Amino acid sequence: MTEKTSPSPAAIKAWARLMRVSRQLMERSEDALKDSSLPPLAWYDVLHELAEAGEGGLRPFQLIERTLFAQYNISRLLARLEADGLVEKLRVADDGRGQTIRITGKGRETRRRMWAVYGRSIAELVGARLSDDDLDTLSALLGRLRHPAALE
Amino acid sequence: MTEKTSPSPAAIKAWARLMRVSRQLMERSEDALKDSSLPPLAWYDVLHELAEAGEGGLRPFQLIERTLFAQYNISRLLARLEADGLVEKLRVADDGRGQTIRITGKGRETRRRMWAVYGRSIAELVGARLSDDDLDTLSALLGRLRHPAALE
DNA sequence: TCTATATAGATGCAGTTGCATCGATAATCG
DNA sequence: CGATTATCGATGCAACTGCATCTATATAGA
Repeated sequence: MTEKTSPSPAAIKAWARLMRVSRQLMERSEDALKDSSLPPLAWYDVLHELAEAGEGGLRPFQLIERTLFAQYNISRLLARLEADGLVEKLRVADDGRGQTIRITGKGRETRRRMWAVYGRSIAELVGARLSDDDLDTLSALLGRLRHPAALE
Repeated sequence: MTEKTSPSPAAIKAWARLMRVSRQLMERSEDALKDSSLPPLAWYDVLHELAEAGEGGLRPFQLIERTLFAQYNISRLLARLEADGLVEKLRVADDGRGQTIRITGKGRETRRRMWAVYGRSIAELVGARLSDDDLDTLSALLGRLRHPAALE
């Protein structure tokens, strides 16, 4: 197992399915959002984190940690969200470099409408295809593939 | 289970992990290729299919079916591969609209060098973290999420 | 304190993707 | 056969991504 450089057939197959299925499901849910004239999934991810963070908001670098988006990606995504009035940027007192991002009422409303569609996609695409037990098994296996391999 | 529009917590968690882990692993393997000054994963997917197809080659629409890339994506990807001398486009006799794509020797060589890096990524990122039994379980669960739910 | 280094976030530029559409050939149907 | 419709693949354009770099502020070190 140590220092192995050539993957087993089982590893190759699992990898291929992981890549293929995740891309397919992502596209499907993106399409569902588009069909409802809603913004893309990336917007949801950010709005979700900001909604959970509450009135205190989050710093952009915290969003980067949570969403795993690249720095420049967050920077421009936040610019678009701000232009749409879904978030607001607040100067932060104790660090002149930074800012705090807070979700607006309109942002919460957009997130709510996105979830109606996105949640349905999840329910249809995975919830209706695997039992909760199987889903837990899947989560556990995927959890062991995270990098760095975290605890929860 | 029928017509459910709201996903269970287990479904949400599995979905989130699937999206997050697959993106993370994809990025890691892309980075490994970049570090070796090799082309991106999408090139590998196409070269792989073409190598398996042999001398007969494949039509672009067959590549679309196999790789799930969008039509315009394949069209431009093939243009880049051809510009790099990794594939060649052949007029096909019985269909004036179409063409056949065949991998070149250089294409095979590039694919081989990519696999050395890509295969190692797979071995390290999933092969070293899950047993073959667990990998088979994972493959089976993912298989049930495919759309349309195929047989094998 | 003054300088060097590190961190937060923005941005110019080139390459890629997504969308819509187009041109060309094939297949279908009256 | 002739007209309509479908399929194959390419492409103009706008949006987005990745990379490198930049500005500004904060921190560390001599």
